[in-house]
Amino acid sequence: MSDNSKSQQKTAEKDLSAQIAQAIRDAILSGDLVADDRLPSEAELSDTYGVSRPTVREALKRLAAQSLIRTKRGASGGAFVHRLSYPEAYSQLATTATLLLSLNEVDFATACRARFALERGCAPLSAQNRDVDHLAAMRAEITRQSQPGLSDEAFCASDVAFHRALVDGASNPVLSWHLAGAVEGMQPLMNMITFRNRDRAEIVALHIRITDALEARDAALIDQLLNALCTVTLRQAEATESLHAQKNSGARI
Amino acid sequence: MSDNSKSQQKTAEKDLSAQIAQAIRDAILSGDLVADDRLPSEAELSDTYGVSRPTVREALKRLAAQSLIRTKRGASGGAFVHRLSYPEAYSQLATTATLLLSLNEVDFATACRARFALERGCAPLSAQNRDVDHLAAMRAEITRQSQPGLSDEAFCASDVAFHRALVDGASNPVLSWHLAGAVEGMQPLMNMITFRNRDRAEIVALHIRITDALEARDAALIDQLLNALCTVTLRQAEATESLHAQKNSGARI
DNA sequence: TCCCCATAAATGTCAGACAATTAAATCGTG
DNA sequence: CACGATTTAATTGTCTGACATTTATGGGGA
Repeated sequence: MSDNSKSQQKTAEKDLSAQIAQAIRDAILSGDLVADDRLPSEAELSDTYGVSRPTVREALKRLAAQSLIRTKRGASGGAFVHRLSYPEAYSQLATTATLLLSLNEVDFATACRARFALERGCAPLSAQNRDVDHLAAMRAEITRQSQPGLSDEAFCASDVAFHRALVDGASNPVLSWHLAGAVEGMQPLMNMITFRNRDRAEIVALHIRITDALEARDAALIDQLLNALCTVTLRQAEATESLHAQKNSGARI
Repeated sequence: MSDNSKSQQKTAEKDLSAQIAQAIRDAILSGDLVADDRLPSEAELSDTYGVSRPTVREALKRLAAQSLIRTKRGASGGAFVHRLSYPEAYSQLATTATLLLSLNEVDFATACRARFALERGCAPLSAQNRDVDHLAAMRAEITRQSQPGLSDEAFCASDVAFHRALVDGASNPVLSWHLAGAVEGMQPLMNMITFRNRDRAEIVALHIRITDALEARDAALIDQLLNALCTVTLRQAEATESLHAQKNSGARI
């Protein structure tokens, strides 16, 4: 099933631009090149590797797509090792997560359980480190969610913001990064769910209790409430799915 | 809109290849293009977007670097929307995580706490869904870790395999993906730690207790033991760090 | 002194050509 | 007619050379 694939044993079988990109990538990840270091110019690289400039450029574009480098035009310009910012890392993660879920037939339940499992892992740290600002942000989102006539999309966005504030309470940027990616990645799946008023009320009620539990720093209760929220969300998804199933019989290939 | 040559701050007038890559990326992520769909040939794309073939190629290389497409040469070849496999997604995540940690001065403690927080989130699901195979894999790694004379690197590798089996017990590939990336990303930081024999024994003892708790499906105990393991690891890192600090004061090559 | 402009260096873009690869069509032979 | 070998066409991979655009730098004149 998950053996070591033999597709990586020879480095000479791929494109030249892929090989060059890999060489530079290794240099960056191993620490030979550090942030803000300037790479040789395209002309120098093409000379070094014995390839033409377009080939070097393709390699550099590969690296740029992974946010490993950034380029600047003009004199004293060139390619520089890029210090990956959290927003960029978050965007990368979200893209990969979205792709993984949408192109791999990952069902909503699996993604949802994973997301809540990760979030429950944050709960103890969040209970310990949360600030009043996090509580305020969560309560603000609760107010927004309670407004009638809110579109499903806006409700989902506010829901994301609420949980994001909860996770940020852990004061661990690495944790926030993982969770943000997980949540963002399943957003396309999430947007297919319709929340009726009664369901929204149930969710908001849980949000209120979660916020109160966070204020009381009661990690166990938060864990329990997040579990309940997961169950509610799964039930919602199931209801929406059966609704779609009974309405149309074949809309996906 | 007549001449918008200077009012380009909103649309982010980047490189042509970046714009084209973004357009195709949006088409893929939005579902307009699904897995195994064939993109137009480079010649057709260059005609469609009104740019030259090298520019189109740079755009395609950007997408290939993100594993959104794969290319095949020859007749009936071309660029195809790629179905991202879990190993590839895991590799992408690991690259981003490594970059994020190494170039952003994320200290070991933060990364370590994040990793164990995520893993503790998996514990309940793992206790529920674990199979005998997972237990067997974990016990096999424990045996390996107990061998004397094991290098630090090999010990770390076995430790990773142990925790991977634990997480896989949740039977949730999305969860496994996140954890694998988190663990792999902090591997460079982890490899700087030296484990003395006494510390290894302590870790192995915890591993044994965790495995037993998993067999008994005692999620609460697993949670507690993982917490202890996190504490031990943090203490180890601190000890190693102070050792390095007292040994050399400047040079590090 | 300060502003303007020429210069140089670097990336961005284009055009055309050839090489390499691969599937499919064609052809020749039994 | 059947089947294998060969040719053909389509497509990506690579090279060469050129020009356009951007930007820091330095020099010259009011």
